[in-house]
Amino acid sequence: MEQILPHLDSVFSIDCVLFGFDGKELKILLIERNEEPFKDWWALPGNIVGPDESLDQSASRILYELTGLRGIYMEQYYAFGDPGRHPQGRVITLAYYALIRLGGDKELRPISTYAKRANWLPITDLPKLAFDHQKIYDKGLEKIKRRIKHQPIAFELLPEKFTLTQLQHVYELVLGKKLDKRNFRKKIISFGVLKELDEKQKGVSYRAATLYRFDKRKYAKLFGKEISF
Amino acid sequence: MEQILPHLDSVFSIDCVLFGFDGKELKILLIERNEEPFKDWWALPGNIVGPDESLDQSASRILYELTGLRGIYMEQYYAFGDPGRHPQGRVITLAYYALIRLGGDKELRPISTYAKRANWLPITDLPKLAFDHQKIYDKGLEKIKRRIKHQPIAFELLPEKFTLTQLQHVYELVLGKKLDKRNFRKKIISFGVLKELDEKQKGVSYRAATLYRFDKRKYAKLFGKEISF
DNA sequence: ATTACTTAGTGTAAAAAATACACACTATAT
DNA sequence: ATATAGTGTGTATTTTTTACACTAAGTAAT
Repeated sequence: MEQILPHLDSVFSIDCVLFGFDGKELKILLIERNEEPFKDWWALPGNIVGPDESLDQSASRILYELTGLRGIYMEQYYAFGDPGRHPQGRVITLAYYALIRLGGDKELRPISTYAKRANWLPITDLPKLAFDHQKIYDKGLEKIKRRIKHQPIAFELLPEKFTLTQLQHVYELVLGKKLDKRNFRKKIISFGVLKELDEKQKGVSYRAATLYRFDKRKYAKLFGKEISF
Repeated sequence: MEQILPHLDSVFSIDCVLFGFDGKELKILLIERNEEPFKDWWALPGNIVGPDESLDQSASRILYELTGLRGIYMEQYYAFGDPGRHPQGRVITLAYYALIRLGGDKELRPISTYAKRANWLPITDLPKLAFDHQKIYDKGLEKIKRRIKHQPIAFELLPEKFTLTQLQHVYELVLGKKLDKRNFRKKIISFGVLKELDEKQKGVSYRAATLYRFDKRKYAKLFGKEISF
């Protein structure tokens, strides 16, 4: 976010790559700018860090203002601060990513004046982005690719109850490659962090799959033992 | 680094955890502060980011001012910005780590006024640190622990020519645990990024070990294929 | 020159993990 | 009843990881 430029020596902002999964595609939330520079371009949502906010709080606020969502998994991953990255002066920005399950309809609230609109766009077909936001996005994707191999973050993109096929789908989208079904199931179940439910998937026109839930307690017990994909 | 506090809304600084290896111990460079707050406390070296510097440049400059060294491997790893982290106002700091082979004598130059002196202290016996620098250090150590498993950063801590025992020693110090000699050698050699030299270690009062060198070309060819410890 | 000392350097067997691979089952829709 | 679409399962092979102990080589002291 780069709209406000008070005359300070440097400005410190946060930009967010919000990854969303709707059951089919991996998307990110972009806003269409209504102000110069880069008017009418798509950009990552962001904002200036407030004087009494922590960095994490600031990121959560930005997310909340755009989507109305709270309690979302977010993580800081890199600071971008090249002197030339903003045409109007020095802006250092700290990038966060967030992982969001789409499909509820509470997402996307009225948004602030510097943006015309906000949209979830599939990562397979992104427009040109303002500023150095392409670089910021690239690094964000790289980060979650790495992290999903070692930390149980895939579940953040899924509803509380999900099927193994859905889970595999998330891994495939993030990693950008197909996985073997049997081996995937064997491995993910061997981690021992999934609870199989007595419930089946509903509303499908074929054999319904068993639902699972991520078991935070079991995961906590592993105590640092890392998952490894 | 937290000494200068012009009256801006927020100050953006860089703090560095400089890891050094002298062949025996893993150490970090700390400075003893000569100014309030935290006068006489040990702190991580740092400084304010200049208006026309990139972040990486700024980190390199700080390193250079303290040690006279250039061309050192440094990497940004986390931003700390809690509103309360600095008693005199808002200071957001970006942490870098660096990996340095000690033992040359060019290290440690005359240092700036806010510090009485600078010293390499073993990480096994660190004093209390100023500000939230313990937290910054902890996170830095965690980062290099993780990174040394996947990237060839251990070589940055060693002279150009080194023995396998020395290399193993670095891994053991960073990871904080003993490794099996035969398995270590098997694995590290199987990566195919070491070049065995015709030269032997000198000046030891026992059988001299073969020297190796990290082969950047071979590593470049692996092209993303990751090492895995 | 013998001996004591210290670190270098090496192989194998067993266990565990990763991979490749194909078909029968079940629910729904027509 | 039949077609359809996705669910769910096992095994054999290869690769990787682990555990483990002795001989070789050089230096220093006598």
